[in-house]
Amino acid sequence: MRAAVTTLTSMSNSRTDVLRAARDILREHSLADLSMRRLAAELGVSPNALYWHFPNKQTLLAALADDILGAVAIPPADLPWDERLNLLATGMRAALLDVPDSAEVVSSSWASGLSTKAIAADIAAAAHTGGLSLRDAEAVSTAICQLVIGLTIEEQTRAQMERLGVIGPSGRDFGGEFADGLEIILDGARTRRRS
Amino acid sequence: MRAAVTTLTSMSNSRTDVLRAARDILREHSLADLSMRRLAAELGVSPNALYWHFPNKQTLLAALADDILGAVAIPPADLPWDERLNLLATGMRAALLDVPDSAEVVSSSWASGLSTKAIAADIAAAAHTGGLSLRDAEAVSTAICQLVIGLTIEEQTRAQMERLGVIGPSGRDFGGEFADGLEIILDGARTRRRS
DNA sequence: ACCTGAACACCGTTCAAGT
DNA sequence: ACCTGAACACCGTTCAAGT
Repeated sequence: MRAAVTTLTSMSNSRTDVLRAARDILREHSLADLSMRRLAAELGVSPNALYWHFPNKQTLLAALADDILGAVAIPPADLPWDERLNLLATGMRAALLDVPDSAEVVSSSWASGLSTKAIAADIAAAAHTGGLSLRDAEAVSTAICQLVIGLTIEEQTRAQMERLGVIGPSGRDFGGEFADGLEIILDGARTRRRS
Repeated sequence: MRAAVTTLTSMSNSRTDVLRAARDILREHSLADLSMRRLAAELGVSPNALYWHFPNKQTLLAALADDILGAVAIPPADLPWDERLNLLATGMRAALLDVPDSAEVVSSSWASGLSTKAIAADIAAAAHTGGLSLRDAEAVSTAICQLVIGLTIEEQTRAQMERLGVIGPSGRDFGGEFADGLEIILDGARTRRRS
């Protein structure tokens, strides 16, 4: 009977429904369109209803950010440590590219301190088990995460502007820029390996 | 006579006046307070007057971002190349820390494509003259700039929240995190040197 | 547990017009 | 060259109240 209840379309919304609707707005529109008012409209409720689920917009966006980055798989532990770092970084970028404007959302969520930053901890852990000191591992994680987030913000903003026809193609190869920047950092990381 | 005219206090505003006022709002308040309406009020004009100087807010912020990063000095060419990179990165971070919330402004300005990104070119040039290929030099520049911008966004956002008393000290050592991350990247850069 | 009505104090931007 | 008046179409958030 519980199943029957949850299949009704006009049920009340849960936290998960709100986050799914928020992601849909990013997918079909943009961050500029992700307002509390519009999100509420999409869910068929009034704007203030959202404040039952989240204390404010910032907290909602942080939950969304963690949600999106939760899709990144932890690479098998039997792979070489630097390959695990590569997979984590590439997976992080792919998860962000999967949802338009999500890099911007992640950036402000990490800044606000409302995000768990789980992926940063995962990357640091991979570097540490690879033989780096905890401190070096965290430095590598920081450099990787900021590279991924920063470059993806640029890429997604350009993509959004091109989609709106407000500007032409940039001619930049973001995939190449990412791969090159990452390799520099991984070279630096290998330099610190002690085992 | 020209001097006499420009010393009058109730003169019309120039582009430079607008940018100075914008920076003052960041200094004395925050990015959240930097609205076109409030900026206009600070200058004693009506909001729409600003649109004579700048086509939109985005363009105004990009000019402000380039302005703020224009304060970074180019290190003497006779210094070792990796020391020049260190000085540029440290100078970039210092210029951002000098104006609250400016890292966020720089991030969106770089993303919008309305910024010159002059500092990124300077850093790439320093790496290239240090013996890196153009491609490696640009990768190093990208990694450094994203580290500086990303970490400073986190630092300035925390600072703003602490200033508003909305949250306590984070206990993070941003200066240390920056130095550690930068050293990883510089180690990676030294790996690519060919001369 | 989840939502509404009504309101407060804001936004960026445009247009025609003024000096 | 620089600015105003008036308007359009929005924001996030709060409060008391409803079922």
